[in-house]
Amino acid sequence: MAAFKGQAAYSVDSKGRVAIPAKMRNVMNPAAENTFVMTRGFEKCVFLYPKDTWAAKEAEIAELNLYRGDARDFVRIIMMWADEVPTDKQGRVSISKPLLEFAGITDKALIIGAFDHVEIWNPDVFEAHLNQQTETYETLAERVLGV
Amino acid sequence: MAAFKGQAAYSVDSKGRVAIPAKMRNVMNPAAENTFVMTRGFEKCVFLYPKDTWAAKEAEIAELNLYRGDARDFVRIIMMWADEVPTDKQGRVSISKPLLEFAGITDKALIIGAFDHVEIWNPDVFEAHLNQQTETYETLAERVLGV
DNA sequence: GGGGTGGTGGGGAAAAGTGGGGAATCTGGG
DNA sequence: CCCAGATTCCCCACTTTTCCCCACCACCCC
Repeated sequence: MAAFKGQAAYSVDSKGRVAIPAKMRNVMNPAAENTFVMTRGFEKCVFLYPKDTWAAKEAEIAELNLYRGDARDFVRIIMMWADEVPTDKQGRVSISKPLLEFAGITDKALIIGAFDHVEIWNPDVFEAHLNQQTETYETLAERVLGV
Repeated sequence: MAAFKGQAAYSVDSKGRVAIPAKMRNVMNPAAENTFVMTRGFEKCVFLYPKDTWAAKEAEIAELNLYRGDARDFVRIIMMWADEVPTDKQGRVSISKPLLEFAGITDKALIIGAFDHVEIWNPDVFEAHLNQQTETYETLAERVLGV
């Protein structure tokens, strides 16, 4: 499946609905049935996985040894925040109240494509996250991709 | 595929469209389907990769372990600025508003062929970048290529 | 000098984002 | 068990933006 890319600053309406950019919807596999699984993200944001991609995540989780305490803690967190949400006819998803609260999202949201998933941020929180990074994009790329 | 070369000073119209020099379009692989993926460049400019070249980049990114925080930060940045743009019948691409803003491009653009990708600069920013370099072309060559 | 290629500009059609209203569902209290 | 209030879900309509096509002008090559 093609990767999610791009960014958009959209509004969140009074019902907690937010549009997913068409460019992101259009790269989804038909097997995802226009449905996402959203859960608590790493860092203070919401992650959205297409339904079919999420199935692979669950397969990973199934391999974990739940006799380990730390594995149980991880599974609890990722699953308790997870929610399967279909997009409506206008291509929107509604974010659950707990996730809105966790990510600090109120009326504006920044939606970014992040390869295998989509992220939804409070724009101010995202900017703060960027500012907190000590490395520049250039040196980060050099280190992560390892030239 | 042949390498991108050459330079051109073109105008950017009110819709954010800029022409890609025919000489650069003509060296593209047919597999690219006259489509670029543009993203945030290193330094303050926009990078354009032919679609087929970009696919190799995505294959690299797919190998990264996104449970690592620094890998997530890198993927976020490279993907959030990325946008797949086909050239229109006149051989133009439209640059997204976020990228125009990032690169400081308004009505004029300098387009540079840079081997495996094309770069789009604000002409003033490019000149400033050159002036800021402390090394001459000669010593730079010696250090990079000289044994 | 004429034809063709290449860059520039604008207008109409289609799609995408935003907001609101009404029906169905759930919850709590009488 | 039934009813009232609140919530959720689904559909419809409006506004804005984007996309695509067409026309023009200039330069270059024959």
